[in-house]
Amino acid sequence: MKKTYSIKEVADYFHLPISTIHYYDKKGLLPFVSKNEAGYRVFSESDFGFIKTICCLKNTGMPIKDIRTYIDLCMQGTASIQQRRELLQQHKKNVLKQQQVLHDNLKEITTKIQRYASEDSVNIIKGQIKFVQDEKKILNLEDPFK
Amino acid sequence: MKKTYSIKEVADYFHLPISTIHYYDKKGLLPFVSKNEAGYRVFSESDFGFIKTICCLKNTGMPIKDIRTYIDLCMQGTASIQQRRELLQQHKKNVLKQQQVLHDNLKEITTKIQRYASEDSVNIIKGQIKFVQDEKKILNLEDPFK
DNA sequence: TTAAACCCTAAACTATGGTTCATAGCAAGC
DNA sequence: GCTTGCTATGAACCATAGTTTAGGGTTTAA
Repeated sequence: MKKTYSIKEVADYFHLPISTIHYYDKKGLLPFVSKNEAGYRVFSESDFGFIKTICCLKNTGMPIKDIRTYIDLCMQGTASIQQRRELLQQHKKNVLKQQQVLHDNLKEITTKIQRYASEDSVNIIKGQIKFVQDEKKILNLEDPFK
Repeated sequence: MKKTYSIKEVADYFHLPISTIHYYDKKGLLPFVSKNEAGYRVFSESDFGFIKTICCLKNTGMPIKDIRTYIDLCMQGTASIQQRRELLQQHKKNVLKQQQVLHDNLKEITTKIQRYASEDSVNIIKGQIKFVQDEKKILNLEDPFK
């Protein structure tokens, strides 16, 4: 027997506050959700699929506006397949760029941590401070290390 | 001969608007930057190192407040090495989590793109739509595909 | 049958990370 | 000396993504 779900069940499942689901609905992200006679939202299994996609796009940094565009395309049926593909391909490029940025900057962070964790961290940092102080002195600028 | 740099030169170098540098300064991220008699900010080479770090933390999603904490620790000299390491180690965990999230969701996006790009995309999508429509019908809910 | 738990909307509010504007002081070239 | 361009500050403004509040219906279980 097919079941329906309340907003609370959906919220718990996706670890989203109910208020966020309200917000997404207001922003047009949930046009597929029905309401009962009392005006309560009624979610079906297939709605979970859509919402999972919404979370996927949100988790990869797509703005609400663009998610809405994608969902709107989905509701237009097969005619929008091409556009959906283009939208996701562009988004995939963005995600790959994000990965690159994270990767590159993670290296720097790791390097710094290693410096701080090294045996000789105090001397390394002292050296850095001295470098800054010498440079500032030569340029007649304030010593930022008081 | 050591050189100094104007805010515009720094902005161009880091691809940041001048207004953002003002904003960062106001938020306490640039305590190491001096000013000349006219009140103009004067940047030295070593300031570029600090700003590079700020960008690195910003690019990996660290909030301004936490970047400020880190910079403040840096200005305290060698006494704060332990705290700096802990702060960066925690941040590194966050970055790794972000990478995980991007990785997992990218897989889903790629799958969808492949579906849309497939020979048989129209039939696949038709099948999905039919599944939704059947389910909604059984549950006596509106058909979201008009 | 009534309290507790749940759901609704609209509107106001919040947080974050800036950007823009108004006003004005400095600097460089002609 | 004057215009153009760079810089400064403070305050107002903006976009994004929600969260909270107020006021009011609904459902359920004892």
